[in-house]
Amino acid sequence: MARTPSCDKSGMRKGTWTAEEDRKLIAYVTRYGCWNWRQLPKFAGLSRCGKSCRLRWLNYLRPNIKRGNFTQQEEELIIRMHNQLGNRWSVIAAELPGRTDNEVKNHWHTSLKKRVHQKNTVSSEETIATKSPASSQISDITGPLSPPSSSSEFSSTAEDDFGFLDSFIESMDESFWLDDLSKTPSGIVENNIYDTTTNDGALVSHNHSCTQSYVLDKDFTSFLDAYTESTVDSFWTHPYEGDMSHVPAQLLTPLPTESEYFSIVYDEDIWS
DNA sequence: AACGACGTCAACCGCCAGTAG
DNA sequence: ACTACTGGCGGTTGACGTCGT
Repeated sequence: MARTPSCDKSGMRKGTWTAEEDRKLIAYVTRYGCWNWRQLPKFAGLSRCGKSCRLRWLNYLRPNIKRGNFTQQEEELIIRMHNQLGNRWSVIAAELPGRTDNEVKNHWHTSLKKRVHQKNTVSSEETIATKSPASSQISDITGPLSPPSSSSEFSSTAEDDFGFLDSFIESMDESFWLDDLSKTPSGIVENNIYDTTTNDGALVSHNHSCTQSYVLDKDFTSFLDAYTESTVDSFWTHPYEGDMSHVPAQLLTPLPTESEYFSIVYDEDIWS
């Protein structure tokens, strides 16, 4: 399912993201935003390229990501919009709150494309058999697009206050990230099978063959949902432009070397 | 049980547009 | 006008799971 971790020529990690990498990325982006994806990995302590971090965040880690099977309504909308727009996955995904362009694209290629093709085939065969100008199946699914969703899926206030988030992060202990199944409310882990032998909380199997989720995803998502209701629109979707005065100067400029970076990031004193 | 074919989907790659200098 | 850089997008890959024989 996921790619085996490896490194490229420059030493950047490739392949599947680990729980530890996710933790670092979430912790950094929730605290400082994504002000520059290319520079971000250095400050977040990740041996990943910026593109990889951006993709991981946008497709799997950011708040309000909807997981699980597509509903019939979602599928109908995808088919209808694809008929009108073609492979404009980002535009289509924008009409489906919580779905990513990658997810929509995958679902189209693995499921919907065949279904539409079969419908069309049946339709054309019926047309030939009856010699009547039956409307195509495509026309059945072609209709006016739903109204565009709001420009941002996040509600907004003018407040740009990290206090709530900071206190939450500080209150987290290791169990938040590393909890094992035995401590997790059954509602959260429903349908999931975790490798409790490693005690790292990593989801190793799933009845929808969905990997790369963690036991406490829902907890964290709920928290972030609440957080985004009290912060600015641009926080999640645009380069961070807010007040950076609270960020230790060592983390802003000039860029530290890798070894310098690690000593900075894990020196808790600079945050006080 | 073993094996190959097929399905799924996370992640990578290359290209492009926008922007700053 | 040109170059370098960045984020965004769509196409594609490939590891792993499932199914059928």
